[in-house]
Amino acid sequence: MSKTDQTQTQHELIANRRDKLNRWREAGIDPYPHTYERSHKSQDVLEQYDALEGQSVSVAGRIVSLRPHGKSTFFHILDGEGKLQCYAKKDQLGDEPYERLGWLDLGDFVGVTGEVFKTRTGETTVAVREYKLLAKALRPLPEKWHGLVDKETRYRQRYLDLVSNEEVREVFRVRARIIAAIRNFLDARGFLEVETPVLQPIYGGAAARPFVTHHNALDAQFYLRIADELYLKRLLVGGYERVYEVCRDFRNEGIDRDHNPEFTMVELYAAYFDYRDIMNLFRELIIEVTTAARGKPSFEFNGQDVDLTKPWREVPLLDIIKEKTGLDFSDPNAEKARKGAESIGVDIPDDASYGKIVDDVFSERVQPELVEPTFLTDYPLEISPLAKRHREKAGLVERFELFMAAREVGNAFSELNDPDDQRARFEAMAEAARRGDVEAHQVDEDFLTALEHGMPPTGGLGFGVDRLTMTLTGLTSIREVILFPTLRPLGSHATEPSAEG
RNA sequence: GGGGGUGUAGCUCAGUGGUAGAGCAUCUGACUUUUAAUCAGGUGGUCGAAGGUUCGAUCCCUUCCACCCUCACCA
Repeated sequence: MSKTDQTQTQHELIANRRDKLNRWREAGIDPYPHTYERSHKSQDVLEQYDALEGQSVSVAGRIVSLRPHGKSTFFHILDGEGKLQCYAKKDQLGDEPYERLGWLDLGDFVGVTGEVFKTRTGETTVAVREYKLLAKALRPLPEKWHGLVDKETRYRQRYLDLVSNEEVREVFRVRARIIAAIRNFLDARGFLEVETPVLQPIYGGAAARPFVTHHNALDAQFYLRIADELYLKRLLVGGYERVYEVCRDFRNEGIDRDHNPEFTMVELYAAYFDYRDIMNLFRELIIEVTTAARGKPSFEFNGQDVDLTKPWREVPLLDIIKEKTGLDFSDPNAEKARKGAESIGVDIPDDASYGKIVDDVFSERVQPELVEPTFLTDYPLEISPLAKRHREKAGLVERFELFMAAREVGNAFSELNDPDDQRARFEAMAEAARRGDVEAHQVDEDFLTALEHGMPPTGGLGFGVDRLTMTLTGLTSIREVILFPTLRPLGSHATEPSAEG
């Protein structure tokens, strides 16, 4: 918020705090000292009360409640792990230091040294012998009781959300545990974590519209990656047998509760694996990650407990559609498919292809019922340009998608390593692009050259960390699992005219 | 992009075609075991922005901005 946005009230609140800041300075005390040595964190004091009772501790944190009672004062500090109450008495602290307590505000950081005891009501508390202002806060924090609920402020000023809402702090701890567990799982199985370019001269590995940017010194156009797939496969050509990347991808598409323009995927590739080996690996990974995030291999979905230790179903895509709707889509005929879809009341756009019709019926009638983890297999070749042909079934590829909690949580295949077939697939996509498909792959000659040098048979997998976090935390908006979700910029930059192209 | 909703004090929210309220925060005073501390008193608002209707608009109308929900597209 700029200063011109401040109302009079806000000015006054800030002016009050600046007055207090000046009082500290006039007393010769630096309101922003460099360090503070603490002996314990709040959680240590609470958990080790029996050992610490009567002992002196030094703790530090932000003042989140402040209750002066004349010659004594209670306050809580919030540190990285939790809250701890402190109790200051004038006779114990001395007249001047006690008077300076009045120069503190909610939001200030303080360090406190004193003995641990319990109050009459049983709350573990530090009896303040000395304290030190560690950083003055010039702006007021959100209210203590209702906290901060305005979503726009929560996302734009996430730090305020984190200060006032403990459950939000916990969400991002869970997210961190999920990512750490993924790394532990893969590292333990010999996967090498790598980093590949975000700036790519040709984008690929997914069907999406990219962000376009420009490098001045090279005077060249680059795209922010939409996937890292084609780079990871180059590493398989180079001889690494197992690689993965925790990969921030960027897709220039709509924003809603399931989509943020930048999001985090994990992609992994394993030489001499096929999609069935990946299936087994992924099941183990999900169980291990879920256990790390939640303490047990299960999660809640709409009040229902989803137990991941039960057997996971595997079923071909068309079979489960038939099972849930009674419709047989085995004949790849758009007209027939349309009649079927309309017979069960699924609206189909006029220009929909066979594949699109199947997908619409699936999304509307099948996906919402896939609560227990389910591997869907046997995807059509046309929509899988990077997957290897099915070893038995014509027109299909060796691919699966994992669904659970009515959400797609992963996509994997036996990777296409025949360079001639890959070229043909790219050319088919290029043809689609010429017909107007803005998301179709570009022909990536450099990648084809890599494949022509030989890539071992490989299984690959990609899954979205944000959506996995949503599933495991039960949150329904992707913005709740991304610390700083993409929002429209405020102010003059928002209305700057942009060159259309 | 279509449809619906929201926007009032720092925060959480009421409210009305006649010039705006509460709780918390803030300020003043009282208070040495409180914890949504309590008690007494006070300050604080371009009612998202700009137009229009009206004697008069925070309220009705139009446009715009931001966010949320939903549909379409995608992971």
